[in-house]
Amino acid sequence: MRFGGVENVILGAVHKGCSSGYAIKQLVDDATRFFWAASYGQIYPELRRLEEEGLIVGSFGHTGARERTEYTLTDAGRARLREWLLEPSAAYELRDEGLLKLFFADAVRGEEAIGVVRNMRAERERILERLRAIDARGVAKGFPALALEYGIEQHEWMVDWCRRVEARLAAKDEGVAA
Amino acid sequence: MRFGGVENVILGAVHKGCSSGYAIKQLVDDATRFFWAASYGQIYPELRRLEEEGLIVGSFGHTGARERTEYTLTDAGRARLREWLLEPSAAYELRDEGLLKLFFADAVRGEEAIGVVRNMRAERERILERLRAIDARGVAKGFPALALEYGIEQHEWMVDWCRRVEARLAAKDEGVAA
DNA sequence: TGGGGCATGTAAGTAGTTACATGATTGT
DNA sequence: ACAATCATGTAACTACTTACATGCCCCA
Repeated sequence: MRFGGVENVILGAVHKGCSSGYAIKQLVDDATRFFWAASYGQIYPELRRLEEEGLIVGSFGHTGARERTEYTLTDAGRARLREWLLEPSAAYELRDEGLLKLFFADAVRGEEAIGVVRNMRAERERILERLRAIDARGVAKGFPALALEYGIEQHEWMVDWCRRVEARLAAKDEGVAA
Repeated sequence: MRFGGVENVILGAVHKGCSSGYAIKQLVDDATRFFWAASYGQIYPELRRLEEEGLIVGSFGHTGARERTEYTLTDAGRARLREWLLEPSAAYELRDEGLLKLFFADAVRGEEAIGVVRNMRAERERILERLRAIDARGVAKGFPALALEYGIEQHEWMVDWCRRVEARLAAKDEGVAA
């Protein structure tokens, strides 16, 4: 089943001006990794595949005397990107160890369950900090305002949810103890 | 790099009373798939691995005359589950095509960008409905209240966020048109 | 003169999905 | 008698990560 995972990341990144595999990887690590990761092992082979398909073209360039391949979108590539952007999305996959633990948290005692939520909050707070740091150093790195805003506000919501639940569980625990 | 993905799902599921691979897969499809998926191709081999490791034991059982293997946790298995639940989590991975599109949405015109957000909202609403359906038919299926509550409230937040952004983009569009 | 960044790549491995095969059982 | 569900599994494949190899460039 062809899923086209990296394809769209690369098309989008090249559109944004990332001309080398290295530059694409940087954009991924700085930004898209929060909702779509990619490694060199995917990027370089996929760049060649996309060139074969005629969606991008590479030309020889250089930084000083150091060689690099400079990719740009072809008309077909731009059309493909546009088409993909306008069609409804299907892929939404989450792998969240914190939630998985919350799901199984009835296997530990009440006070310990609070710890599960607290740990979950701590993770979210770490991610939130990283997102805010990106925000602080500006949109310079190519992180569009909307996607970043979404990330920050969602993590704020998550932290808040955890806090509320912690309070509820603590109240319940006291009730039991009393 | 050993990551132990399925291990914890299985340990938790068996603790919850899922005794067969089939029952585990049902719990996964009904519930954990929203934050941690698993397929038969992982579950059955992993069950044998966990038995070898002494974390679960299987015995021959039957439903009528139909054979099945009934797994239960060993003390070591219970200890491992507990240990995992109490330690801080690391894994948080998201693959969200909607957000990826939002990130690259400046490649299309303003009104079209609203469509990107609208599509994103539609997906969230679909998921939200499925979560609410689980809620309606009760916690019977083994979905603990907290994890389900989290899923529902988070998706409500997401839908709301999309709505707010749609309004903002629409206002901006009008401003440009005027 | 050496460390960090730029730049391109691949081999080996892990993780995970899909699609199929098999067959009994239960309820209608 | 038929469909749906229970139940167990695997082969082939796709996707993805990690770790490594290579070497130049720039700046302090």
